[in-house]
Amino acid sequence: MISEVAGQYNAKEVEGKVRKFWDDNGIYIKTRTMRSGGRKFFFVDGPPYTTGRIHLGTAWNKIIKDSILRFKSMNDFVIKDRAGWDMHGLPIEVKVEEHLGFKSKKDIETYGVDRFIDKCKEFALSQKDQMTEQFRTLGAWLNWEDPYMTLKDEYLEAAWWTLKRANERNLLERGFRVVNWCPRCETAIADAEVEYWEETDPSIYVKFPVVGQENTFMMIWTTTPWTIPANVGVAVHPQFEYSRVRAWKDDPEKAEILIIATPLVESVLREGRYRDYEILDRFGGTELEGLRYEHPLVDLIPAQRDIAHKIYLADFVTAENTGSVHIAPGHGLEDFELGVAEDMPIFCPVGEDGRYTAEAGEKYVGKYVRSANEEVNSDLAERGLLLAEGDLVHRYGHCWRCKTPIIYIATPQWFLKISDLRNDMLEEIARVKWYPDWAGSARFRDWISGARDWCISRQRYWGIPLPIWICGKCGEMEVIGSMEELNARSGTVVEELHRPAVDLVTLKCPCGGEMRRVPDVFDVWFDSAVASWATLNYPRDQEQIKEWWPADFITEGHDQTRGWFYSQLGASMVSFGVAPYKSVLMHGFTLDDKGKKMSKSIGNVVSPEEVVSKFGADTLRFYVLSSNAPWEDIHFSWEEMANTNRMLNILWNAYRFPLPYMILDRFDPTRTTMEKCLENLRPEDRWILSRANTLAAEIQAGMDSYQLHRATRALADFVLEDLSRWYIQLVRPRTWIETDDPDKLAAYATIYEVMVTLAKLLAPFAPFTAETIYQNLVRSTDSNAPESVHLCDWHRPRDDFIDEALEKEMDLVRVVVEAVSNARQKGGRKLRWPVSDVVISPSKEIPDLEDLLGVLKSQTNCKRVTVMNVGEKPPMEIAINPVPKKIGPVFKGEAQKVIEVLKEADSAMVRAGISAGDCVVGGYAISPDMVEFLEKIPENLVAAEFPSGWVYVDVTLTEELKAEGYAREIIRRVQDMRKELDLRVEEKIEASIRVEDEKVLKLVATMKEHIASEVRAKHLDMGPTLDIISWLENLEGSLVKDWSVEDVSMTIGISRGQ
RNA sequence: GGGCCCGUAGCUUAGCAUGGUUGGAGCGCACGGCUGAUAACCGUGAGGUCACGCGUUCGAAUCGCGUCGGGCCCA
Repeated sequence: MISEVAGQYNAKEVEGKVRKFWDDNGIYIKTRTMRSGGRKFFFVDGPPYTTGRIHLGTAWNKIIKDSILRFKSMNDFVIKDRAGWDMHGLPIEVKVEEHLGFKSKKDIETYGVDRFIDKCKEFALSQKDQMTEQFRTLGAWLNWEDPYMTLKDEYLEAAWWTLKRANERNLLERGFRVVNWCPRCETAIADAEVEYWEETDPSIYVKFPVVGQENTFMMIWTTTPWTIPANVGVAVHPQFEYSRVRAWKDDPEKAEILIIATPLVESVLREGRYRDYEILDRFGGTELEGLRYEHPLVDLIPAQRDIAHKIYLADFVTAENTGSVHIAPGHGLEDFELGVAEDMPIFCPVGEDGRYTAEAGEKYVGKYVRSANEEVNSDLAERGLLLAEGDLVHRYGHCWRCKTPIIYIATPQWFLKISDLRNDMLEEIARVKWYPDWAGSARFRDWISGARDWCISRQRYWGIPLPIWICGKCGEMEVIGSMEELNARSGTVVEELHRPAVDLVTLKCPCGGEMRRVPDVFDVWFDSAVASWATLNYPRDQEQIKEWWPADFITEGHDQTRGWFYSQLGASMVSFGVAPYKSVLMHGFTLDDKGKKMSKSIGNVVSPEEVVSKFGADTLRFYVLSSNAPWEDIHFSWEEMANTNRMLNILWNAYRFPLPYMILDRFDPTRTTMEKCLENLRPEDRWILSRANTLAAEIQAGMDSYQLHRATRALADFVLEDLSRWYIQLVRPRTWIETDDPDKLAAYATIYEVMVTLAKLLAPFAPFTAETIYQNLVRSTDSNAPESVHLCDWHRPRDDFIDEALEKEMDLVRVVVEAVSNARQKGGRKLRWPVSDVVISPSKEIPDLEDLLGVLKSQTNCKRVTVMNVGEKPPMEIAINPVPKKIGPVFKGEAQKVIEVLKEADSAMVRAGISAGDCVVGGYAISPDMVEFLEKIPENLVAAEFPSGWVYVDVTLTEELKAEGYAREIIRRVQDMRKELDLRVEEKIEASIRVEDEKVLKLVATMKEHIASEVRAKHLDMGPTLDIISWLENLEGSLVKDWSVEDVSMTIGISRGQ
């Protein structure tokens, strides 16, 4: 049996019950197993990093995924949906270090790498568990029982296998490169891990003495004085013009000769506070090539003595500062590239801890570079080589985890030669379907076009160890692809593949030497890069990949363009030579209501838990899905969240409204089926059925193009506009019919059909609410029905129910009803009071309203509706408007009188006279130009416009209409009192009504039976005195109230029938 | 500094690829109405430099260029 539902929508209660129902009955597993014969849909979850707390963006991400997967499942797809967790890397190391109070890598070594790794693992696993709970609260259905985890041995093997493939394909390379380096974490960090913000740094102009030209200097500028000790060259632009300038301060005799880009001469000299100057000569940058200079601190840094310092040409030089760039190939990316191309020595006298090494000379050794800036500056100044010194605020990179300013140093690292694959990648992504299109065709394309080799090594602990072993004797290298291979090759058995266990494994080199693993671990981005095959347990499991790979669909935020979309593509190109996904939906970010990014420091962060506790998961889900196109950023708004909640509440009210009547009438949907009621459907029933099926088609279309906002907005519109605002209003009187009327049953069957359909359409988006409705309406009446709405098939639009013409007609009815309501308001006639006539006067062709005249009449509360032909109007009154300008000159002094007379005259007669050419009014001969005739709407009519015409409402009250009006006023008040007494819908009452006004009493008396039946009164008495009520006063369960109805006072008394 | 995206009422937004009669909604506000969905529901009204500027065009929210603001990414 269907149960009655009391009270407003209570998300907490609904969701709690549903979650328990799902858990107790294993509904999720059933959805995934029941479709085993269906088409395959391989979804790869972009693994969130195990931070312990989800935020609104990750919530949105999983909600999108869940809605799509639920939809796909209902459409008979068998789905692969392992949830994923990204669990390695520096963020967790840093957290554990903080927890243990560590300051540097040495602390870790002292503590013990094995213990440290255990802590990291423990930490990651507990964070994962916490987050799983949070995602589950949202109703996100992924395979949480068996997620892929980047810290599992089988996962590590997927990464190992991939690297082995890279090596086989000659795409793995060891190289000395300049990398972003965190001197605290003592590791290379990826470009993506560099966070930029403003930092104040020194800004210095330095004079490099030119060899063999006395008192002549190359001018350079830098914000990193600490890199000067590593300087080996200067770059100038081949197309710029440079000047040799003779400049002096006080004494022209003590002038110096400086080489500066011509347009920058004045600004540089201003920096150096020179008083005057003369230009000696000008020349192109190419003429400077090869010019030699002396390192400014050569006396302090012995290693610099053996380096030949020269001028080089480079296109990256900009016309800023001095127009010449100081080149330290050990400390800059461009510097390094130029250095390699020009065969400069790659001099990097800075260690991994960010301190100068012995190569920097006795004075600097052991000093932390960023703190050495001042010392370098003063050393330059002492030698008279510091032209100017100041401060500059600019954006500088920092380690994303520990916030330490990064430095660039040249170190040996391992690289994947992605740049070799650039063109193949471009070809592959063109084959991928992108939503929106520009995510692939513009954004991702641009990114790949600039693809550089990928530095995959990190000098850390908590990560996938690089499976590279190198012979200490001959330098031979070997890449191991799996645990099994390692055991076989080494003759030992490793317990797990993490450090430090794997570090202890040595291999025998064919040369007889011992091979040891390189100490590095993988860049954590490499972990998730192999997710699409690691989630299938490849290479351990050789079967699944054949069945499923590549992924049918992935979706992540737009930051993943250069992140996971890219890393996966790169790894897949290396391994398989094709893209690992067929379609990608790029979604946006969740920003605050002003469009600013949510951040702890601004204090504008909204957490998913907060939203769920206020409004529930379904509201959050529906909100994030409907508020924007998925690829746009959400400007989070509490107001809109409340609005979405309101929509669900209205849906809830619409759902529960008919239940008491259905229960009362023992409505059984398995017996009174839709098909049996077809003949008794009213046009409005056919209309709502048509709308529901049109809606199903709209949602389908939205989902097919991943326009989740279109799907959900169509749903909300249907609920608010069609169902609540319209159909429920139309159907109400029918639920009040007492007998077993086929018309009532047709209404029940229709509501039932619509609500069940709606539950299915809602299931992917608001799964809890949909389930609740479904359980009550379907499962409680039909034990053969699928156990859960999520086990149902998607509702295919029924063509036999869709009637476009009828939908158009109803659209018209609704705008006409609106217009009538507008007219009533103008005419001061409220809806309870019937009107005799509504006239529709279209200004263009409109649909035939024949079918829906009944609806129109009931909703406008009128007795008769007349539809006129296009352009036709009800007869208008004609008003005369005298034209003084014409009357004056003819009648002079009598003009005023003529005007008066005309105003009083019968307009029809005047008009007849004018058209007959002989018009005399009050003795005055009136010519046609003296009067204008204006159309005037008759007093009894009120007009209002609708988009294709006008409606005219006759608001004249007759005795019959008044009687009906008063009757409705009384009925409404009695109903109000029934409610106050908390009577059940079907309970009978005794009622007495005292109406003092004799005239009104007479009118109302004519409606006595009607009133009695509407309020379910066994007896109804009416009269002018209080006697009629008094017997009720002391009766138990009675209520007596005074009312004023349109200024007529009444007393109404009711009591429970005996 | 570069690439991509976004900027429409107080708030959230439709319309923009195929330019064309007064730019639609919802929330909020004011007024009114309905009511056995009742702490719900409906109507009317006020509220818009379509971020700004220039251009293309008979005509621009819509197309182009530039500026400003926001987001992601890069330097």
